[in-house]
Amino acid sequence: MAQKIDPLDAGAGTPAAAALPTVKDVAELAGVSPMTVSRTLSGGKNVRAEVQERVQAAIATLGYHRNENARSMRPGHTTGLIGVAITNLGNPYYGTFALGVEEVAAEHGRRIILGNTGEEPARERQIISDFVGRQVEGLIVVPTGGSAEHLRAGRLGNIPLVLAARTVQGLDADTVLLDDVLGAYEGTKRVLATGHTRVGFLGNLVSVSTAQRRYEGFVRALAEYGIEPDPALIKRGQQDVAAARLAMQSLLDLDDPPTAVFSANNRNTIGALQAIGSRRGGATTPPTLVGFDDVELADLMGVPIILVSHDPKELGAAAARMLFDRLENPGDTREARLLELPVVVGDLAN
Amino acid sequence: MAQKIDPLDAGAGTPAAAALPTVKDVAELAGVSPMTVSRTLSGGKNVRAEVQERVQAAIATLGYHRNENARSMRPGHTTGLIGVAITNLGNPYYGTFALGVEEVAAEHGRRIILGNTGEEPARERQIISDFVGRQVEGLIVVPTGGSAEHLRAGRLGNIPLVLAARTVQGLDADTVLLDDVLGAYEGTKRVLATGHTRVGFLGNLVSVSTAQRRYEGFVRALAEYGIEPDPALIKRGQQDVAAARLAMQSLLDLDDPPTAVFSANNRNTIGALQAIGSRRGGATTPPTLVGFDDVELADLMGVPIILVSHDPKELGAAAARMLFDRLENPGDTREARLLELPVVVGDLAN
DNA sequence: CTGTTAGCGCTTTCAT
DNA sequence: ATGAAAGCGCTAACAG
Repeated sequence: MAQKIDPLDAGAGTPAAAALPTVKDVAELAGVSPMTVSRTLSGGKNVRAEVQERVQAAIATLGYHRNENARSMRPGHTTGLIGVAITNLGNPYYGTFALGVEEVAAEHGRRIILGNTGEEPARERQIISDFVGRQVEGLIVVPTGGSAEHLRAGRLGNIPLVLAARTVQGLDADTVLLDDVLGAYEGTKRVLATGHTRVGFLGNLVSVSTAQRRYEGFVRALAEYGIEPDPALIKRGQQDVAAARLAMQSLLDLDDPPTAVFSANNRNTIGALQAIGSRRGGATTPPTLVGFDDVELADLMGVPIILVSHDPKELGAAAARMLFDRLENPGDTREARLLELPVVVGDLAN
Repeated sequence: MAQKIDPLDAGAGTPAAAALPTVKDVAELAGVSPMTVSRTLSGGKNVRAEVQERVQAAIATLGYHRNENARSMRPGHTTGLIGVAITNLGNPYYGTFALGVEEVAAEHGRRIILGNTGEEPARERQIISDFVGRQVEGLIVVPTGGSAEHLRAGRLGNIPLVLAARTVQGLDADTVLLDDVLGAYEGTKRVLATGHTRVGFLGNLVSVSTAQRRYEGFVRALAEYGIEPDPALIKRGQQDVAAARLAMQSLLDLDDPPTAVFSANNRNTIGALQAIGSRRGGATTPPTLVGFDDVELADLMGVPIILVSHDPKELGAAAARMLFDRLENPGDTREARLLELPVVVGDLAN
């Protein structure tokens, strides 16, 4: 029962299952005091070898694991948990990102706890709050782009926070981004240089900072060639592959379709490729694509494409490193840092 | 310092950072007792509205979050955590799998804690042990295929366990699998029915149960057509895309290459597609592929391909449901269950 | 309506 | 080398 308010608020507080054995149980079985068990567990200093064996035997028979939660409650101890909130675990991009965080965290003896926000600010709030309640040592968040209130240092109990991939309006926090503007700019210029003048744009949610930044780079490149962005060729707000595909289809259906299209992330690139692929065999040549993010197999599809790529795992690792840098320099009061990782503009394939 | 033995064993037990505010701090600031704060936090029953406001104000100014770890220590409470151990977060397959688990877990008010085993049994052992120490309520594991000792119910303190995607030799646990044998069998038969007689095989680590099962289905289909598996066409043990690509290349380089190739998972399918793509334009027609697992864009590559597909998210969700079924029926002593999810053999594309 | 007491599992400190 | 006491943050159960 409890409060039926919010399933995610439930978290702790649900009916118990089976009582796990405790130090006390082990101690009893081994015929010693809990302290001796504890000492054995933490290296065995000041415990007779013979006694240690008895304790180990008891541990084995009971299947005892020491309760890290209780342990981390003692003064001077921490949970060893890093909270990671990402927007879409189903996107291989973020899976790989999380992997980068996980690997660096493991190097530092920490575990990650993962929450999927699904691009919903409300879920993000709950998840972050839950993480703090679970005493995470640090937070790595790919923000949904909603409000920033719940991410303020004060609200977080001063737990170190690193934003990854995206910024949040009006929030002064450590951040790792890609060089979105430059990547979009360079990629777009690549096609403009080969003579294209009608270049379309496929983008994700405008409220997301990457969408802004990549659009900015796109427009900047056009401007350099004296081209005004044509509203008819600009499709923004596609969050998933299906929407991207439809958007691309509508571009292809224009009387005067673009000869090149910039897509601002991997979801849009895949949708675009699907749209193109579904009308393969038509008389018209497909537009040249410029896609931000890497896409497995995209270069083998026979569609002319330039990828602006980077390794999301590296992004995750960089965010984690920035976090541990804070964690390992507690008293420091350096101001928030911003790191922009370079991207690579690939060659034209096909 | 502590035991330098294993970085992952560190987990809890590291030097503290900043002292988070506690109920006591809030109580003091609000001029009430900790109990009043606690009551306010859990719905406010039996607390004057006016007092509640004072408490809420104190909570806000201090940035207080209640300590869920301490909370879950009280008798009758649990952590609301489900431990999920997967083999490769970088593979979109497992990212999506984790998403399926996460969604069902969220529905049940639980959070997931994620560990990446990287196919290493040793890491799997550490991760599972850590999970148990953190008092997870349940475990969902994609086993690496190593030994099963550490997964025995006794060792786990009787925490419910569900194996997903793969089985473990000699371990009697709840398991959710795909219908690997039938899928591989049906897929292979599809190409045999169109006249192919030289069918290659690309597989992952033989120690992994899916590799066995899919190979079994493959061989069974061949047998039905009176064909002996030809060792020269069988390449097993490729764990990643790069290795799969090389294996496929060596098949293509044969004097008498296979006219069709079955690939046992998405890593192998992608590697195969890369190998084929890299020699696009050659005189020879590419072999027909039959690939187990879905692969984004694979059907648009112009290579004849049949996919044996399924939704990994559904696999994750099914595993989670099986777990919660156990959690919600504590006393039950039903024996271990095995669920085999159906797969869909797609049509030939291209 | 509000406060006090006690104890969840663990380990630091102080005996012995 | 071992144990007893105390307290980390929280909240049932019991006063009042």
